Amino acid sequence: MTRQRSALTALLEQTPDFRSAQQLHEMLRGQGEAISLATVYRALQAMAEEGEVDVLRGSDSELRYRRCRRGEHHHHLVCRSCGHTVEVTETVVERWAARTAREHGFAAVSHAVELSGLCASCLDKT
Amino acid sequence: MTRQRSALTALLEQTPDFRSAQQLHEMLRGQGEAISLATVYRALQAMAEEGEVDVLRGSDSELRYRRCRRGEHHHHLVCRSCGHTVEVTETVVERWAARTAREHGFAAVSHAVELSGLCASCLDKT
DNA sequence: ACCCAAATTGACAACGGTTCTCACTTTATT
DNA sequence: AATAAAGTGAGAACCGTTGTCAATTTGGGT
Repeated sequence: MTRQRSALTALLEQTPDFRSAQQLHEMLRGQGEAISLATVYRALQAMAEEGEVDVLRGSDSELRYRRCRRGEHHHHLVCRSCGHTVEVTETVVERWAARTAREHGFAAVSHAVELSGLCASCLDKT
Repeated sequence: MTRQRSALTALLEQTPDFRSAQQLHEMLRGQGEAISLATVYRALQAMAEEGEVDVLRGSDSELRYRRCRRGEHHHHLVCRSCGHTVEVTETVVERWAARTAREHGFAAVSHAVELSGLCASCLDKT
């Protein structure tokens, strides 16, 4: 556990929404941390493999990271304006995925489900 | 409608699975078509905007395209070994998405749902 | 506290998919 | 056939990300 790594961990702990590696790097630099972009990438990659952070890819090709509160399987409802994120757990979708896979003879099926919209506070602002 | 564009359209018509722009370009070159990679990208981009093809991004950063049979909203069940694709329509998921959004005060919610697994014939091969 | 092997870091190059630029060619219209 | 608009090709540029490698830091054993 290095200084850089724990700074990133601490930052993620207090960042509620999905952020890109570059955003996180700028945030760390902004608060005076000496850390390189490559290290941020490496640390996030390692954390993602360990399941310590969730990874999401938006419409563009950049990945965004977030320290999720619940450890178990869940999905995200993300505001496409401000990035505000809600964790959602639902068995209906899981069951539907399993049933659909079985009906078509598929096995070892995983599913990617993400919802994006406009949150209440962003709606109020308009 | 140019020669290149119609060659690509014809190719997509007879390609059942999702293919990347570069794969489609190679396939066209392989059958003797003179077409540049940039043109393939531009044509696919235009078709995607028109809703003539569906776009999917795998685990990597490359986009894959497919001419879908049904015009209405649907999802995909994709074999992660051979790429074999099944189009799936289901109202359970749509209703769940709408309900979840409402519960959290979100509006204008869209959802991305993709299933990936191993198809029956790929399972047999093992 | 010190030594040392192993792991991590930083600066920068390289990579891969995609998009842009711009001169040239093709298409469609009159 | 003339011409404006649209599409094309070659290669550079772009952008997020990953690799390289020397230098630094970390943690365990003594």
